[in-house]
Amino acid sequence: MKMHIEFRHLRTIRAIHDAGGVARAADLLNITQSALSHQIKGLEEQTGVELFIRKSKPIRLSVAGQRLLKLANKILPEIDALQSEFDDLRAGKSGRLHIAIECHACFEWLFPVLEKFRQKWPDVDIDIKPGLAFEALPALQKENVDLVISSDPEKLSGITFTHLFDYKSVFVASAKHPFSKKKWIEASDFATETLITYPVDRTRLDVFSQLLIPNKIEPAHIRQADLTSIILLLVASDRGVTVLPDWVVSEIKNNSDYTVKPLKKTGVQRGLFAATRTECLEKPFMRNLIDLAGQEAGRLQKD
Amino acid sequence: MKMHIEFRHLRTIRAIHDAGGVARAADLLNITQSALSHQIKGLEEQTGVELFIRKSKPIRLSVAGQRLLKLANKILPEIDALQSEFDDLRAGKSGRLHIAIECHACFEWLFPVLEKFRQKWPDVDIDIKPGLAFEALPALQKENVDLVISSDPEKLSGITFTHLFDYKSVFVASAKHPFSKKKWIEASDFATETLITYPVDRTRLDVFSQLLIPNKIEPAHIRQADLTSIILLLVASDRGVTVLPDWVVSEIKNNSDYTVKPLKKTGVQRGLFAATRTECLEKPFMRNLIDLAGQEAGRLQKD
DNA sequence: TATTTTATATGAATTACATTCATATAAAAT
DNA sequence: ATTTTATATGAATGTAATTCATATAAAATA
Repeated sequence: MKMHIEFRHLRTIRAIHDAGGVARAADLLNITQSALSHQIKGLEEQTGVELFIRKSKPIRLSVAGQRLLKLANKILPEIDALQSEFDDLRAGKSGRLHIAIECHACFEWLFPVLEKFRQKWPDVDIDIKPGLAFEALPALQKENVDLVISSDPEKLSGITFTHLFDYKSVFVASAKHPFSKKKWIEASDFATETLITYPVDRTRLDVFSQLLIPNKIEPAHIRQADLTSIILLLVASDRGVTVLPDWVVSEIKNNSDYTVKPLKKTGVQRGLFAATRTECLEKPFMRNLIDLAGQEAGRLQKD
Repeated sequence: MKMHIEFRHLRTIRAIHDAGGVARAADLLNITQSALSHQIKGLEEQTGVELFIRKSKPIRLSVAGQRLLKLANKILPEIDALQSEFDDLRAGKSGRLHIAIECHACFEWLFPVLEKFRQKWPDVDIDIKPGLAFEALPALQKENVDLVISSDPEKLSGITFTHLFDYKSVFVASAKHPFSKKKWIEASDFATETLITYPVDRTRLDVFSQLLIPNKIEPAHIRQADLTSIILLLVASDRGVTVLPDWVVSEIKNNSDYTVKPLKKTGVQRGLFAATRTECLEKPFMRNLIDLAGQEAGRLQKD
């Protein structure tokens, strides 16, 4: 014999106890007294135990009935809690925000943004996956992540790219470096240099995609470093040159150890985008994150 | 929008997670894949949140889905636990045993019985209500108590009286009392005596119902005491005489402070009965209690 | 890349089951 | 003893879950 308790039954037990009788409980539940009578009869048949003492007139809970009531009082509030959690989710107060960043240097401005965000949306589950180990955009489509920071917008079904801000990719070298006398840096200049980059595929690096690959230039050497601060350290000690977004460089612009030059006469201008599943743009917390990112970008530009 | 989660849904969520997919879960639950698909669709509509990530092929639980799974893993074992508790109840391993004793002296032999019983049936909820404040048999009918110890079996619908053992009501006085020279005590002997009794209605006392009322004799004085040991104390110090069941007296028979005599030439023989609702005799623990009571009675008789 | 295989979704029909209505029965109150 | 109040019950109704047949879409395979 399989027990077939339903939430309805738990609510019924609770109501009968609270109201003190089937008839009153029926009112409470906006249901017929008959329905309740049938219901508890069925419940007793399925559980195989007497839940009520029927010899008294407003019927009372038996030991078994009280045991069931105990369970009801434990379980029903849990469902209500879930209810309101789901309401939050629907209202966009909570949710998942797993971010993949293709652009490695983006940690720099993303962290302060996330810090603000976290305070405003404490129930959103934030995570950052350095988007190096996998293809970020397919992961976005498959809902493995919810936001991708990228410089290369594509036409992709279900994915929307929101422009965050523009930046320039600039050349950075040690102050002692001969290029410090140049007005700007050309692709050909790299042919003799050691280029220091993040350890990612070169197609994801602005120097290559915007300058070296189009001009078919190969740097003399390439050296890789994980962290922006390490890259700058290496540059300062003249172990090589690098190309970084201007917002990173703004912090060391006034530092006499470095020299900073535009790439090409015109500079290399790039955009940064937030890629999301289109439907996720509905979510308040998602829109807010993108807003915050735009604001933070504004602050960086002023420096 | 009212959420309408059912246990079915919790089982489904769990099965989908465990089996890793809807189709396999359907097997697990002995249900069609179609049914599950409809079910989770309905659940998502009612909760208003996406429970599954459908872009991957065996579908995965979303954050909300995982939250629901958490609840399922919390709640479903509770139901199972209840299930087995109810099974115990049905099997008569657990239950309620609230006892009313009309016969006041019965504490004496009932306690050791209950002690044995408690060890064998740890899940039975035992309670004793001294059956003085209320009418024990109506309370039995109304399921306020489950067992009544009584000396006066009645024909009562739904109630069965099981004979436990017979005892004699015997007269007890101080060794110095003049009646110590008598072979037996007659009703008329009480006319000059102070009678010490339990503080209950006289119709419930054997001396009255079996001897004094039929013979229309009134004792010179009546004094009441709650505890058997107090009654015996009073008797020993010659403050009065009393009538007690022989099993109580067996403990003091060899004590030179007391003299014990039969009532009337033939003695007053009475029976003790366990009254229960007839259907409760099915319950193993109830039969066992009655058995134990019989055994204990045998031990008492030998003393 | 095309194709097969596997997994999920869906509409219509069916079935199961909770609820209602009308009324019977039984306990409590008068 | 009679009225009032509380619960039970059978038949009818309505609703919602399940099945069947089939479409669709993702993953695996060639």
